[in-house]
Amino acid sequence: MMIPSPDAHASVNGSLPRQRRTYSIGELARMFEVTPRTIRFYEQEGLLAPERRGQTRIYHEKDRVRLKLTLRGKRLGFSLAEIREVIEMYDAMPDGNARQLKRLLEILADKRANMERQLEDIRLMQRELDDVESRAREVLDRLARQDA
Amino acid sequence: MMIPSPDAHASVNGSLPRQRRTYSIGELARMFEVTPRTIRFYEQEGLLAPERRGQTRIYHEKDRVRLKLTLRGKRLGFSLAEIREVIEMYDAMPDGNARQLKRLLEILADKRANMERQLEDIRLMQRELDDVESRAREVLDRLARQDA
DNA sequence: GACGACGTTGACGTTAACGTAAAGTGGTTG
DNA sequence: CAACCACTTTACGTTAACGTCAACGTCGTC
Repeated sequence: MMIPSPDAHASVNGSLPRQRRTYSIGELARMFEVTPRTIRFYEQEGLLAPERRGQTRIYHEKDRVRLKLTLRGKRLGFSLAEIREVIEMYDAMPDGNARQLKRLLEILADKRANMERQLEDIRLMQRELDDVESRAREVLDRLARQDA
Repeated sequence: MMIPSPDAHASVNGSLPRQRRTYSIGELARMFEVTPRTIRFYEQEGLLAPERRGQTRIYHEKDRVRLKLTLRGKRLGFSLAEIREVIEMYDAMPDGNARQLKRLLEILADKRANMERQLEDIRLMQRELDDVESRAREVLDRLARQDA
């Protein structure tokens, strides 16, 4: 029998359990509850660019953060293409020309507007849920009293 | 020439412009900026069930509200199947049995949790946007001063 | 009575975001 | 060394949510 150990391919720095620097694809997949396939797909789509040690991919903090942001973006309904656009512009920022930067600001304003609408949608949806729930509880109460 | 008038198939109750009761598919489509195809698809998926006058569909307030809720749900990342599930349960509520109602409450709690996570995601995303934006503005400023 | 705008069904096409299967590599473990 | 993972690439399959096109009916209008 074996003590459940980290992946064979994971960085092995047993003396420094905090401050881990690298991750295997499987580790990352479990951390974010996605499949390795998904992570490779994101790379193929230009959202990640992990280091390579031979054949295998090595993910650093930067990659982990990117994946986190990507998944957050997805939960908010952004397409991978949109997310990539922002990432690319962000990376190109230091030496970006004015036109590129202004375009980036435009995109950001757009996303921001999207966020605002989503906030409103959520508020409205929460009211709907409240409403439906209270009605459901009413009916349940009636049923309970009928039984009694 | 013609004064832009409502659809030929729209309900014609010229003397009561407020309190309109019915809509054509085209009207609804324009109101919500979707195509008629989309609306027919939603019907096919069990999200709408408009009245029929002969061949053509007649939409009432109830249908309009459903469409509105459906689109809102979509913006929040729900699948049409999920939305339909809630709608069906809601319709079946008055004479629903206890098991069904409890299931409905479960689903609602689930949606609620989803909303909460989305709220958090939005907050985080907004901070990211703030961050990226301020960096972009910095770079732009530097460029401007260089030119001067 | 032809025309154009709007409506209908039916069928096939498309895109995004992965899933899945096959076939191979490389390290460790009993 | 054989078995067993975890990882790799390649390629084809799948699902949701419509788009698109054809072929047709039905108004109101010129």
